[in-house]
Amino acid sequence: MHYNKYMTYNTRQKNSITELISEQSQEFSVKDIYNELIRRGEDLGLTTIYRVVDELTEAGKLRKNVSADGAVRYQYLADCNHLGHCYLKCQHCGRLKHADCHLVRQLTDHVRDEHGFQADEKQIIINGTCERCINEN
Amino acid sequence: MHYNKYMTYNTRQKNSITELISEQSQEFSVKDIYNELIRRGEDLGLTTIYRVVDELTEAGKLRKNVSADGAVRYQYLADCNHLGHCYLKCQHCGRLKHADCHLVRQLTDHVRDEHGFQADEKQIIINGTCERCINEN
DNA sequence: TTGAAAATGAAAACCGTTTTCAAATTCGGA
DNA sequence: TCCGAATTTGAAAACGGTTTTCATTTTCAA
Repeated sequence: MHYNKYMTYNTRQKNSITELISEQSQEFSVKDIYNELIRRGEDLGLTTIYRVVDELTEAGKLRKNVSADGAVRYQYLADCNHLGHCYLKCQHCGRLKHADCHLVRQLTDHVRDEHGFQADEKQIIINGTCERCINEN
Repeated sequence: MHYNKYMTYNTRQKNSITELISEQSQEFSVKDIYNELIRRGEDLGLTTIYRVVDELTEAGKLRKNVSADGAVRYQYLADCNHLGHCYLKCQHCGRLKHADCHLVRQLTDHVRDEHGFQADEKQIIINGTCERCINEN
């Protein structure tokens, strides 16, 4: 993870926070990160985590998700700059899967031609239930 | 608009609120409704609007949207219970269009078969820019 | 008309997030 | 290595939207 202009100096706190975040494969809240770092014996403030998370979101490293009940959670993102991409968001466990397929491309073309709507391919979200949660229930 | 079990009595306030809401073709906030009703000379409290909006959301009459900056807005919804349906959400003006096409159905089938993901067709959201906003800019 | 149930709304509480600001830290250059 | 300007930190206060509280008012069936 590299720092942008707002991340000029390296500090113990930033290193701990960014390291923990880059290990996350599921959505997490600011409080989750805080609690885990405190549990590990780190000494830092909630405010610092808010700042680092904002900067990583700004830099495109995190996706910010606000659910219907107002809870704010973040997802650590790999780079997905190509076309034909969408997100599959599981409403049970909160996992965000990336999926690529030509059908997404077809759909966005169609929506542009027939509905006059220019889709942002980084913002296509299909909500539902993931394989794991289907099997567990 | 009809009331559910939490809407036992008819009142002046509920009638004003539900009438104004059912006229809305765009996203609105609780504050928007409050301001407009006060402007029209109605006498009621913010709290009451929060309660009516919650109940209408519960009843499926409203979609609640929380944007990345935390702002909560609602959209009055027509019934859309059939398959092959998705929402086109304009990130400029906030309008939510409904679109129906067989490609949505194809995509959800594919996602189920190939990615093991069961999509909720009432929750497919394609973010982007609508025709009107494209032409205005 | 009456009264039990429901609804109202002002004020207080709530809670996640942002701002403030004095103190501590970082790190390039002397 | 030391200095000092720029940056970062975090406790506390402020903030703002939403929910809760609770005394009062309203509704409507009997």
